[in-house]
Amino acid sequence: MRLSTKGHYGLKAMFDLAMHYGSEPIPLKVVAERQGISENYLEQLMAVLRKVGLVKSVRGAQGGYILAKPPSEIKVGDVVRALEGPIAPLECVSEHEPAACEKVDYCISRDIWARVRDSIAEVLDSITLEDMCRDAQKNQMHNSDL
Amino acid sequence: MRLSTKGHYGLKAMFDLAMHYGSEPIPLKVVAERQGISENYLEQLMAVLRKVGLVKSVRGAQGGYILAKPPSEIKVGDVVRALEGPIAPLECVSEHEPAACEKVDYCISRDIWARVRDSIAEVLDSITLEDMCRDAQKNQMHNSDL
DNA sequence: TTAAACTTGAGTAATTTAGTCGGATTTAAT
DNA sequence: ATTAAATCCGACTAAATTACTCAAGTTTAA
Repeated sequence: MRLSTKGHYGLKAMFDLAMHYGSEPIPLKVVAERQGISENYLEQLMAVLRKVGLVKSVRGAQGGYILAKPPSEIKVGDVVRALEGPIAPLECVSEHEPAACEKVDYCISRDIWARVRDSIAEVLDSITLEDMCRDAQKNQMHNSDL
Repeated sequence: MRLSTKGHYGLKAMFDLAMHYGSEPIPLKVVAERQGISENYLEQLMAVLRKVGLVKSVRGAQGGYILAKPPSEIKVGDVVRALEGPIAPLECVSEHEPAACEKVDYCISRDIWARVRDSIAEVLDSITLEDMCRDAQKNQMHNSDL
């Protein structure tokens, strides 16, 4: 039941962009340094986020990344799903096209994992990047943004 | 955010034992066949469950496994934790001795993963093997027990 | 005595993870 | 026009994890 670094780093990067929403595009290099993530690796994650339409990129000098939508319209669940795939403790209870179980009719444990899936999704979909920014300000984070 | 087959198979096996609680010990071979799990692999999982005190083994011919406690006293969370380790979407929010984050003071995303962890734990700890058996009976599972 | 069972430890192919690296392309600034 | 700052793209890889298999040993009911 572990999140990979994709979702972990990806959310950090999105939060970083959210904290600077409205200003110039932020170069990957800056985000990576600020969040302590390998620049090369983050590159891959941003490519996914761009293709999914969560961020926009500006190429060339003075370029960088910006959120494609205001922070209030981006849920944590959107970011996690983009990078980790559909929420699914098991294949057979995947949010997206659940794979058929061997037991077609009924499976006890499936119900349990479906409940786990839903409870995860409920948390992730109830928090937006704006919420994160608000909480960050409330906790008056001094040193840069993490 | 995927469960490995350890937790998946382990829970199936424990449910199988719960469905036969009170009678003779059930040989691994029977559980494995009934649940469609590799016998050799399940062997390893049962060893863990035994060391943790969730099942008892009876060696020798006519031996097998039985639950160490009544189904009402075994939570799904107990089984999952035994086989998958402490619930922890990320190391830094592990139920058991969370690893120190790089940012000692505060980390926004940590709060989120802690909430995810708690919501998973709440589901898994609210269901006992007895609950599973009751649901199984309610759904009148005809073909063996799965 | 035998066969059914658990016990233990080693080994392993396939997959996933968490990256690295090199080079191409775009564009603001000089 | 040149340069430097960026994104973009695809290939590559070491290490860890997963999901097993297998062999040999021990225990015990029949």
